[in-house]
Amino acid sequence: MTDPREHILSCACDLYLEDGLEGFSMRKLARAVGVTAPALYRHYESKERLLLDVVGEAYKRLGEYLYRGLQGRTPDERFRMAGEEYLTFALEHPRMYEVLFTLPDLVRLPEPPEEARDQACAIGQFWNDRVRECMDAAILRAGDPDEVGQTLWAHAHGLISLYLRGSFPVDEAGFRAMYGASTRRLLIGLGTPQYGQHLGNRHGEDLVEEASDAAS
Amino acid sequence: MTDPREHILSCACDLYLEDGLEGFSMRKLARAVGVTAPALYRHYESKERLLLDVVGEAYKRLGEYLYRGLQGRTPDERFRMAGEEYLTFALEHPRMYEVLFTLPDLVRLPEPPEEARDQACAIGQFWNDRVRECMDAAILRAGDPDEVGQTLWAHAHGLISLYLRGSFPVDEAGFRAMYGASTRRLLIGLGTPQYGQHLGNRHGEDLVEEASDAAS
DNA sequence: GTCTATAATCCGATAGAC
DNA sequence: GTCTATCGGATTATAGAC
Repeated sequence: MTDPREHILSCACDLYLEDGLEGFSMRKLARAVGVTAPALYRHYESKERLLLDVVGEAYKRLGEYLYRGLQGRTPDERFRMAGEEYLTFALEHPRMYEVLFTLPDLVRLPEPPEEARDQACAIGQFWNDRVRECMDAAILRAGDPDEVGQTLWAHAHGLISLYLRGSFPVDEAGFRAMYGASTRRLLIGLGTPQYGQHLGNRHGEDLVEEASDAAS
Repeated sequence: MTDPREHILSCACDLYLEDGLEGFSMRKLARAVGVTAPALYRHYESKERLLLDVVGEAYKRLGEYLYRGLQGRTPDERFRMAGEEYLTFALEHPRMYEVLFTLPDLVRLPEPPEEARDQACAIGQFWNDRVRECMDAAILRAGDPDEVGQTLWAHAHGLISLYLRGSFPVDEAGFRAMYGASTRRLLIGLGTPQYGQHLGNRHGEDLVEEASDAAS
């Protein structure tokens, strides 16, 4: 509480997550903080700058989830856990997830800060790391880890953002199943046959059998 | 020009595509149209309703691009052309593409109109049709066309939306190549071996060879 | 110097005259 | 159908209290 900026930012996150972007105003935030609106501008030069810090907080939270995935003890486990943690973050904090990818575009500053872009790149690097070690472990087929990681990330992000916008008529449990099934479908082509076998031992027997049939 | 609504909507699209959401105001729109602000409310009950019509126009434009893909003469050709037209629309009208998926969430009406959702479902149906006929033609592996279509759509949408947000450090030509390569990577698992061969004759020899090796 | 309240500006939307 | 006048609310710059 020594830093008023932190207090303001914390209240701003709460307000944003509760009321969304159109319900977010400096006056309302000031009421929540306990001061008058103009006082906020002593600590934050503009509403945009404040919202970008909200985005930064969301990135930190996502990072915590992803980092949990690193507790897995094998490349395979870390890979799967990371994918699940990414999904879990999106489902537990849907508004934060939207913030990460929509807010930076709506808030246009005179000189666009590279923070958001850098933080997005960090996610790319995280996936790159997961993919690279799975390639080294012959779980994923050899290739450019960046490219394969981008394919995986795009697939996950596309599914999640479409679901969060209501483009799929399923509930949360249904979407978790859909996410897993779609990911396994993608991994038929990206993974090595050994990994496909491993998947088959878990959930996707039918898919792997199809893959083996088609490949014979 | 007989219908003033059309004129207003046309100006609204131009204004939105030029200034974005935060630069869009009824007063500015009125200036562009050549009337005063209150006059607009004779034709559009609210700014939200007007913006939703802007979204509708963007969906129509996307539909025109997709429909062009139906000129292909084989399921395979229609499938590939549809994917390319989808990408071309996003690259030629990036702001419209963003509008389709971000604006409906920002504009919350008392009773959410099902137009946007229906139009999003129409895209899903379009992919479903493309996938189904490719399955019938043994180009894609047998399966649920809805699920496979969702995987393909999510992958394309994820790649495009991440690119439009600057998450990939590539220019437009680089992204087109990336989009194609990533799609081929996905199709290794979704397509039948025959289709992989066909792809190999076009661009992706290395990938298809890898797939054949891994499948042996 | 640091924080705060006042006031100017702009927006969406409405009411009533022409 | 359109304009003038206006309300309520929001952001932001300016000037004043501690």
